[in-house]
Amino acid sequence: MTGNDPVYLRVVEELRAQIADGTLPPGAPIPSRAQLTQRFRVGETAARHALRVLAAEGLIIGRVGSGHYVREKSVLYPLQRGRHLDHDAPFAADLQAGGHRATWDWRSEQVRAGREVARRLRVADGTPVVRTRYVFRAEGRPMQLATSYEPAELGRTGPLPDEGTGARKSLPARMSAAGIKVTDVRESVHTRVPQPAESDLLDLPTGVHVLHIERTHWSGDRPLEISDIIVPGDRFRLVYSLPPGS
Amino acid sequence: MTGNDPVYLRVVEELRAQIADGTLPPGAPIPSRAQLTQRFRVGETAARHALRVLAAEGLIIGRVGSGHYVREKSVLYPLQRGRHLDHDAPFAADLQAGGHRATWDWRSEQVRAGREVARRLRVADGTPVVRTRYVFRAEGRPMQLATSYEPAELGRTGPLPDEGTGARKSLPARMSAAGIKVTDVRESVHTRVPQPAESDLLDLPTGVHVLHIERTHWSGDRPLEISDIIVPGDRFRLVYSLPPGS
DNA sequence: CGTACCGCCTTGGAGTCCCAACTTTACCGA
DNA sequence: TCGGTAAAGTTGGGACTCCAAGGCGGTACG
Repeated sequence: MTGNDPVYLRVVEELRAQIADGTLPPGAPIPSRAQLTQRFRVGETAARHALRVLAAEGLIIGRVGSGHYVREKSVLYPLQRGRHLDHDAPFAADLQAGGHRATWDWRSEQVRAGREVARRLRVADGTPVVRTRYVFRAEGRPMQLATSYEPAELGRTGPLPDEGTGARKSLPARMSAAGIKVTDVRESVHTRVPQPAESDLLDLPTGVHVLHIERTHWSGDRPLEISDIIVPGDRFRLVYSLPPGS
Repeated sequence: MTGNDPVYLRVVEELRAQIADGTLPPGAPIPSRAQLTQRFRVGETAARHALRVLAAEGLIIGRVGSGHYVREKSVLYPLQRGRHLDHDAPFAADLQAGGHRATWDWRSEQVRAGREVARRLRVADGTPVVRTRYVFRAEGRPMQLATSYEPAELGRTGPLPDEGTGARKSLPARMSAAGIKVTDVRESVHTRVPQPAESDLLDLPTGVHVLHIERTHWSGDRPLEISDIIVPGDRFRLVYSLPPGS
């Protein structure tokens, strides 16, 4: 079994074990490529490949010019679901509850719905929609991206958002002002590789996936708003409660 | 910006674009290493690196001896939360609802709680617990792993599970028989790189992350059972409903 | 007609070199 | 003591090369 494994796996397993048992504690430097080739008597390719695998697993991080280091195991911020979430700041409350100051900026503009957006909002292709993009920051780092779409028709029930003040009312508030009741909020969550733009904005190391939360605010069977919420998979966990049944 | 990028990125972006716009439809063969080196006039390293990146992103899959192919975009099975889930077959119902026949096998044994299990069950290290491991299959593929732990003390309120029949009663049923009421079920979800054993059992291609669902059945502030549910991140999405608020 | 086999191609593992960009450190001079 | 600089070490991109294992198609043989 472990006789004719690829050589680089030997290195990976050895280092992984040392990280697991604390021989290499968080922050500790990993032997360099040159050192690994000597100690394990393997070629540079194997040493390099081993480091790349461990980096992809999120166990170590490489710094150009300096070395590879054991990654501090990042705290997984809870993303509490199952209670109402502030429309304009989906996770700000969570972060602030954790003692962090969260800030965000956002920008709205009117665009025409593409295929996907039209399908999810159940409107025709090309229907005017208001798109709002949010970037959330906490601890000085970008933590979350969000993009929401609502039919421009509905957006008009309130004033178009004003970037300066951030004073736009939340969607449920605006809807209820217009006599529309939000009857359900549904979310669909999956994990995927970040798109280049997302890696950029969230400052993601390679190998980190994102949690993609697709949220829909419903009024009966009519979608009022859809949101795509993107968070780094290595910094957040979803937490929710299920009603116990028989 | 796009002037002095790494060479391999040019190849990655070109191929990614062709996959996105349908020039390379799902199942289509990707040019081989040799062909890429010629067409893009790059070295083999760059061609190889580009293919590895695309494979890690889950866009293509490599088959030894045959070639690289555009991956069929996998259906994301919904994992419905927010209603009661059958203890012994967490997701079987979901899969069957989708028209798939789900099967599973499981095995129970009594072990002593390690640090993590003890912490989560709020018992002392070394406390006897019943560990049950499940492997779920659907469409002939392993789809889900689950491991549950309950204090042996509680497990004794019902007969120890019998692998042959699968006739063990669900946890809530056994608990209510013992006069204990499940008051809450909480889950915490995060995404991470699969452990080697998980990759193996779930037959995961490299680059695919898993969704790790940690579930706790509570009776007041006393944990009755903890479960770790592992599903491939590229085949499932979590779906749930939030109660709309003000 | 069916099957076994051979040769070509492809992936993935591995080794060796080279180089640019960057960090860290040590040293030297003011 | 302090600041600047140079040297050494490290990552990440890249080019070549060799090889084993495995898929695939065509051919030849029974």
